[in-house]
Amino acid sequence: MQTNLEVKKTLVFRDKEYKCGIEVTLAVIGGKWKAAILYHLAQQTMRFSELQRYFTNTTRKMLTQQLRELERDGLVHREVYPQVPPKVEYWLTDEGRSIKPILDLMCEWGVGHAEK
Amino acid sequence: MQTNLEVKKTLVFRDKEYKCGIEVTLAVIGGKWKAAILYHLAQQTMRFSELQRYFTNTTRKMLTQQLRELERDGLVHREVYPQVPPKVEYWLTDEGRSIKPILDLMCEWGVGHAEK
DNA sequence: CAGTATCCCACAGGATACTG
DNA sequence: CAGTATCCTGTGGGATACTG
Repeated sequence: MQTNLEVKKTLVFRDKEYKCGIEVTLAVIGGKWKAAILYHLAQQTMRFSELQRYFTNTTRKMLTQQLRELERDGLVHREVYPQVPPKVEYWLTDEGRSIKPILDLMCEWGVGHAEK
Repeated sequence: MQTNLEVKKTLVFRDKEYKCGIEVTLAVIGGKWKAAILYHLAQQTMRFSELQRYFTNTTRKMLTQQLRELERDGLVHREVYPQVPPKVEYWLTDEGRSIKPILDLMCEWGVGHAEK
């Protein structure tokens, strides 16, 4: 007996091996705030301070870190406007927008599950 | 200016507050192996040793732990057959099956993302 | 405003051994 | 077969302070 997955080849993503796409997806959006960040940016472009205003329980460091990782993974674009005071905006790339259906489903399911 | 999320009420799930459904969903399936376990059980009922055979990089302890948490969260049913040697089967509850569309999307997206 | 730089710790997850 | 029981470690994430 074997499952569908057992016949699939392993995936490689950033030098690590994954046995199925789900693991890759979790590696990308599994961070504590990442999915929520993406969900927000899916609604609109935001600058750093706006994200900070929403994620009041998060430190600047964590926000920065998670945003950089999302940028590295190609989901988020970071635009720095060379001015004083600094202005940095974040928005989703095409790749980032491609994950929106998942986020929408996750949001919906989570709301339903919490109600029980 | 505010996003859709900022006008929503917070969700409560297992005595913790969450600002959106996504966070709840991640709290449930965000464990290192949980999503993959659910994905497998969505294909078929499996006994512990079968899961172990697939998750070769996971310890018994971790498998047990994650399965118990999924059981506690109402996604997985654990059936113990009182016999020697013991036999324990796991399968998804209705609630567990309700998350399958998300898993399918995550799997698909992950495969696509890894290819780049 | 939008970040680094340090220092720190809890806890998720792992290794190994034992058991009904 | 399907687990516990112990002990241990890495690192994800936090607190605080400094900066271009």
